[in-house]
Amino acid sequence: MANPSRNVVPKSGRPKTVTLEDVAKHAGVGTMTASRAIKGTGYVAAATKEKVLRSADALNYTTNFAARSLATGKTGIIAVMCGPLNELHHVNVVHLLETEINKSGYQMRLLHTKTDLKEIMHATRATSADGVLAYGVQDLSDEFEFLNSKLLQHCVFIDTYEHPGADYVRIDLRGAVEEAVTLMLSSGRPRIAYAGYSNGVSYQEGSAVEDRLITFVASMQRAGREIEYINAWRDLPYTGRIQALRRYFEENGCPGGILCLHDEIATLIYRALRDCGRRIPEDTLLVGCDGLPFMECYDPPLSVVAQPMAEVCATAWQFLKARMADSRIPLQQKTFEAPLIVRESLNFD
DNA sequence: TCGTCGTACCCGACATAGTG
DNA sequence: CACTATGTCGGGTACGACGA
Repeated sequence: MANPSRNVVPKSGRPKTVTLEDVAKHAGVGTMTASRAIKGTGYVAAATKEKVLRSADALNYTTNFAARSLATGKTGIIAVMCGPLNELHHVNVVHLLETEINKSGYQMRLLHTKTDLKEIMHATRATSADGVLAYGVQDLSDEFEFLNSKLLQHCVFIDTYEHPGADYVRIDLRGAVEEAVTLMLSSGRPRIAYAGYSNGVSYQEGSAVEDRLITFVASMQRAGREIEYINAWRDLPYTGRIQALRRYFEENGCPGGILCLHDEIATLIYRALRDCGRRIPEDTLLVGCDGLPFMECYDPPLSVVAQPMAEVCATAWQFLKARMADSRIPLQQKTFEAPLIVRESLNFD
């Protein structure tokens, strides 16, 4: 009994596309044979395959991915979640992830940052993603286990925070931050400050994103030094941030060392310090975090705490691929120790 | 037995026909 | 008009038939 849907007159107004069935008819084979020939899977005689491919070429046939995803339940789409793209470290991670994802023949779909797992679930379902790579969506692990069973897509977290019940790739910057602070202390810098995007009290709450700050505070306290916190004014435009930082330095003087939450903050401070006539690194040693590629272009170069982000992103993608292939495999969790990179031309002896 | 190929049916969202 | 049932879209899978 033939499927009645097979002998359907196309709806008026809808453009007639070349389907697999058209190719099969043209080649004189069944649709399944045409499918196997085009996909290159299963048993198809070489001559038959050649015939099908010639027909597909003659009819200008391309696979309908919507139909394929309907049949397989796979879309070939990977959702990437990260923070706002007006922050460069997010752009860098998105670029690295997209490179990895595309190499494997998948497409990336970018989702806006959500801090609520339920929203991730809704968003990923709406985009029909096969899997999710979530960068810097800390504070979600508590609800993750509860919601994991309802999460249709597989998810790998990329974070500075551990997600105990989930696959994750963690970046541990604490050792590098401690080393950077030690470096600044040993070089005899009178004032050493931390620059971040909050009001300076978040470290007291053990905020995950600011583990750099927690480490900074601990290192400074051990050395008996005072904590100075500089707000980089996340909500202002770039010029406004630079002006605000310049005002801060004019009113309070410039610290001899500044550890920055991100490279982006380091560039803003670099500019504000230069405007104030400070030399870097002679007068102020600047330390950024992220290891963004463009930081190498600064002259004189900044001292940078570099995250091995390319390797982190590649590992996260490998984890997700393994999870998509077999959801029953044990949890995949890896921590990367970020090294402190000191530019060769830095000389503060 | 193995290589090759075909039929029936499925997937999910939306459109459309049928019924009260 | 509101609601329900069925059709539609295209490609993949399960299963089985066929011939050498």
